[in-house]
Amino acid sequence: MTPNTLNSESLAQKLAHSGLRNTPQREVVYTALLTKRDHPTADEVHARVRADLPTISLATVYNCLETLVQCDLVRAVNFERGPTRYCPNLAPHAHFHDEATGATFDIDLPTGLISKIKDVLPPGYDADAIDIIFRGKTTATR
Amino acid sequence: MTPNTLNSESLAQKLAHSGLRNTPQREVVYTALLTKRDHPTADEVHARVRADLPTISLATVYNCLETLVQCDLVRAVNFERGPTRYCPNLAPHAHFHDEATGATFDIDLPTGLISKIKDVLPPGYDADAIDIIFRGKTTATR
DNA sequence: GACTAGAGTTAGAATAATTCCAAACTCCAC
DNA sequence: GTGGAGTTTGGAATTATTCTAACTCTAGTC
Ligand SMILES: [Mn+2]
Ligand SMILES: [Mn+2]
Ligand SMILES: [Zn+2]
Ligand SMILES: [Zn+2]
Repeated sequence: MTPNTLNSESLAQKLAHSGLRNTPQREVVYTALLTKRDHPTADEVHARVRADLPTISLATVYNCLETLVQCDLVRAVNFERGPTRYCPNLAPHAHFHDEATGATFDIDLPTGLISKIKDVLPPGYDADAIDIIFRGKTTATR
Repeated sequence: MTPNTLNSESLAQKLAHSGLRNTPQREVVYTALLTKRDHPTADEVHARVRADLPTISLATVYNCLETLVQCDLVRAVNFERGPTRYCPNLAPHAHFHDEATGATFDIDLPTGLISKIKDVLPPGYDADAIDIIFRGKTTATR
C-alpha cells in the first residue's frame, strides 16, 4: 500500500462519510496539499494541479478546498488580510509566519499546553478550537 | 482631566512621535474605537463616526485606522476571511470569537503564559508577536 | 496677515479574493 | 438507456480594500 493509495482511501472514506463523491478534481487538490505542505493559496493550488488536470477551473479548486475543509481533511488558515491558505496537517499545531519571507511553518503543540491555554478562559466561554499564530523571523537552521 | 482629554493627549502624543498631525478625523476614529470596544470593521467605524463628522469618507476611515495601527494605538485583527476588525486594547490579550453570534471578546493573558507558549518554538524561530484566537460559544454570564 | 509646501481628506475608479450562477457534464441506480 | 442528483465550469457579481488625482488644511516663512 503506497502512501498515495492510503491518501486516496482516507479521502474517499471521509468523502463517503459525508455522502460526497470522490472525483479526480478532489483527489488532485488534496494530493497537491499533501505533496507540498507550504500552506498554499487557492490560486497556488490551482497552478499546481493544472499539471495533472489541465482543464480544472479555479472555481472548482475553491469548491474542492471547501469540501476538504468540511470533511475535516484540511484546515483553512487566515492570519492576515489576503488570500486564505490551506493546511493538510490534522495534528494540533500552531503556525509561525515569517514576516520577512511570507513563509508559514507548522509548529507542533504539546497537548498539555492546549489545555493550559484554555484555562485562561473565564466561565461562560466554551472554546472548541484555538488558533495560535506566531509572527517573527526565522534564522539559520531551517 | 477627563478621560476624553487623556485619550486625545495620548493620541496627539503618539501621532507627534511619528511626525503625524492630529486631525479631527483621526480623533473621532480613535474615540469611536475606545467608546465601543466590540472590534468593529472599517465600515462600522465609518457608520459610527458619521454622527460626529458627517462628511468623513470611508477612505479616510481606512487611512486613519491604518495610521492608528502604525502608531501602535490600535491592533488590526484578522481571524477569518471577511473585513479586518480593530481593537484599541493594548494589553496582551487573546480573542474569543463566538461562532454563533459573531461577537468577539478580549481575553486577558497572564504574562507567564505567553513565555510558556513561546517555549514551544524550536531554535531558529524568533517570534515578536503571538495571536491567539479561541472559537466557540459563550453561555449565560456574559 | 498673505504665501507656500507638504500633509491629509475625499469621491470615485481600480484591484484582489471569493462567491454566485446557470449551463453542461458525469455517474450510477433504476 | 434514462433520469436525476451531484459536480464542474466560465463568467458575472460581490466584497473589502487600495489607488489616484484633485481639493483642503495647516504650519511655518516672509
Ligand atoms: Mn505576511
Ligand atoms: Mn464568524
Ligand atoms: Zn499548518
Ligand atoms: Zn481585542
